[in-house]
Amino acid sequence: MAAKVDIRIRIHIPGEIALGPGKAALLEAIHATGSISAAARQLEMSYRRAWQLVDAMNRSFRTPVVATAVGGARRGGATLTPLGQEALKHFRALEAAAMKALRSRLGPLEALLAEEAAP
Amino acid sequence: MAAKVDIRIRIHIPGEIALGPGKAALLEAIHATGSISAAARQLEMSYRRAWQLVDAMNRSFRTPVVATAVGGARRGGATLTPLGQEALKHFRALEAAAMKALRSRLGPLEALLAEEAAP
DNA sequence: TTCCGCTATATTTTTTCGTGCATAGCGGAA
DNA sequence: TTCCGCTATGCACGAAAAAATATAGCGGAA
Repeated sequence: MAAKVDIRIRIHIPGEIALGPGKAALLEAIHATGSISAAARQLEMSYRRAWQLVDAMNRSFRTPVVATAVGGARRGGATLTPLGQEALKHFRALEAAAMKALRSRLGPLEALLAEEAAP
Repeated sequence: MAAKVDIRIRIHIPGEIALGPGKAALLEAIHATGSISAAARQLEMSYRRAWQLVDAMNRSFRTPVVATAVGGARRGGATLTPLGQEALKHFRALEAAAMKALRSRLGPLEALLAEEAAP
């Protein structure tokens, strides 16, 4: 069946989206690459945008989720704080739980859908 | 606790989002008001946009979800087809199932969040 | 027979969002 | 001591999305 369910979970706090699919992906990329700029390149977004997202996340949690260090090779860079790793882990768990809850209930809706969008 | 989880479920078919939160709300408004334009006013969106969403939905399902009739008072208007009512019902059920799966697992993440976005 | 509310669609304007570019400082490596 | 990659931040431009505006026909009601 061609229909595909896409769940998007977002954690809101007043005035900001604390965590969502894009920010979670960014956290993973930072964890994998060790810097905001490398993560931005990996996700094909501007450094500016990646930095803004990190900034928003750091302001949304009790303590920062990403720790940064200025300076040259090996010194500068960014890493996930323990709290950042926790937040990411819980977020992914929420996504998985939601997906699991949906898979079995999807059939009836899928049966109503067209194979593709009509012209 | 100030943190609020916002789940967004979207049903995709190739080339289009068949059904999502916005479109579900529009279907409900059409059901309640009996016309696309009244539904648009209720949701504070332009008629154009509402019509486009209806058009996209009708092209995404096997048969239309909204039936329309041109013409003046009492003659013109829009109603949900039986398939449209079915689709809406199933979609709301999916949302409820996802929310139920999440509520109990939300605590750990909420504990990490700030009360509001820092300046 | 004039009017109103509705569907239906094209065209233009505005808004929104992100990228791109520029600047500035830091600190290890060559 | 020059260079490079990184953090950090401001600002102008452009593309894409949304809204506003315009047009056209339908059909019941006043």
